[in-house]
Amino acid sequence: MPPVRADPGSADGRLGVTADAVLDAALTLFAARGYHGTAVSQIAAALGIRTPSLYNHMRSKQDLLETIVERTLDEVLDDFRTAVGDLTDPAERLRRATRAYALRHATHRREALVVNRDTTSLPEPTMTRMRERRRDHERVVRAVIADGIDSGAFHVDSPALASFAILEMCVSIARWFREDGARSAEQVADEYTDFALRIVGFVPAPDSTDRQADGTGGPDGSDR
Amino acid sequence: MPPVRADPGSADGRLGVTADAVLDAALTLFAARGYHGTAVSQIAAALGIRTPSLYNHMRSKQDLLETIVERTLDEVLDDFRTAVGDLTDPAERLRRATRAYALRHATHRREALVVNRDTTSLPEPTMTRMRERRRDHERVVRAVIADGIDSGAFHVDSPALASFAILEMCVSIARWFREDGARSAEQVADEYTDFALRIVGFVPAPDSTDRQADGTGGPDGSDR
DNA sequence: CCTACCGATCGGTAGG
DNA sequence: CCTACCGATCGGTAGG
Repeated sequence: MPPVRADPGSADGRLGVTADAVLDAALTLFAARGYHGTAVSQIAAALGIRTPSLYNHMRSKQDLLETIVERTLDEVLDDFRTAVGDLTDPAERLRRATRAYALRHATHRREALVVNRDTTSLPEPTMTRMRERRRDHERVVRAVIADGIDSGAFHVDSPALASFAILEMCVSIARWFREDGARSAEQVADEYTDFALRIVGFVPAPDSTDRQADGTGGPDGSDR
Repeated sequence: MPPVRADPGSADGRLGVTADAVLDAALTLFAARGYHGTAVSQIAAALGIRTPSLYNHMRSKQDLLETIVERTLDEVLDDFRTAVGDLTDPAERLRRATRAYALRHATHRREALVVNRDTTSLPEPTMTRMRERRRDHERVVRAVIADGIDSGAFHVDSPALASFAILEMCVSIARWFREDGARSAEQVADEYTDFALRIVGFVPAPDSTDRQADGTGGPDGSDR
């Protein structure tokens, strides 16, 4: 009886390839060479099997991409909700949201590269859904920034441009971060969080009175 | 019989395809679908000719990519040198460098998308050269930031992280900017320049007689 | 600029 | 998990 679902415990003790292993190999190759630049035969070779055997663990090459993208975007939104929780202070919300996003892009580089490069290769129902999710994420961040402006904590012209800049700056971490580099993922995330607060012109409230911005770009090293 | 060679300015009539036209069509398609996602036949179709005719104007598909990437990176370095000129003030140098880079990514979106997505598809002599050029650009920006820190104008922990953040933030403009959007390329470039100065913790010297006054890092929208 | 055509490789299926 | 094999398409060439 052929195992339809991934069952790691094969009868003869020889560990077969699982659906997750296929997904992981595809993720590595898609990230390195792009979706269209990766042949199904390369995924099979990475797993030490022949191409047709791959189809015992996946539906199609396209389905691999869809699964990777959807799974990743779900996790990003989960990250955001977990990070900001029920906090109300805009600065703290932005801090947590940025930190989680930056951290994710340092620790899930492959996923980030695939999502940001190969979305144009997605079939149509998925592509629209994916765009909506990215837009949702951008909007909640933008709303946090707008809240901060309203409360007088942030001083920036355009919440939209600020949210674009902050989010894309974090995304780009996936392009250069190395696990064996000079800085840990946490250190990078912390620094990028500072950058985010500077971009929105965060000035910690000294006390209750809303102080007028002095117009010189407020943040210096003191808010680190 | 269509003219083999024609004035590029008279674009209305049916003209013979030129090498530049092939490059431009390839640029559009590579940007939209990626290098491996674009078939040579699609480039030909975009120009209204058959695939084999394309080879009167190009050497190979790969050569198109190489030409696009090398040309673009040359222009980026030219941009930088032209923008900063012989200025010495770190803030002014960073301002000009950021503005030029941001502006380029708003006005040359296709080139930016191709360079940032399809570099892994470059053949080896070109790929290394291209990486070196990008690294050179990053280093000069990093040096500007380090200078600003030394002179006391900038206050930021890591010049390297700050330069990554600033450059990649500008690169990402190519992903969302629309010519018919709410802001002009110049407006976006100006805002991103402000973001860059905030990221490095720029505080204008109080006794400076620079023509810039304090509007540079100003978070208020009074001058916009 | 075209028609005719090439070998190679693509993603995927048949059938064990 | 395999061998055998499919039609489609790929980038590119021959030869006008």
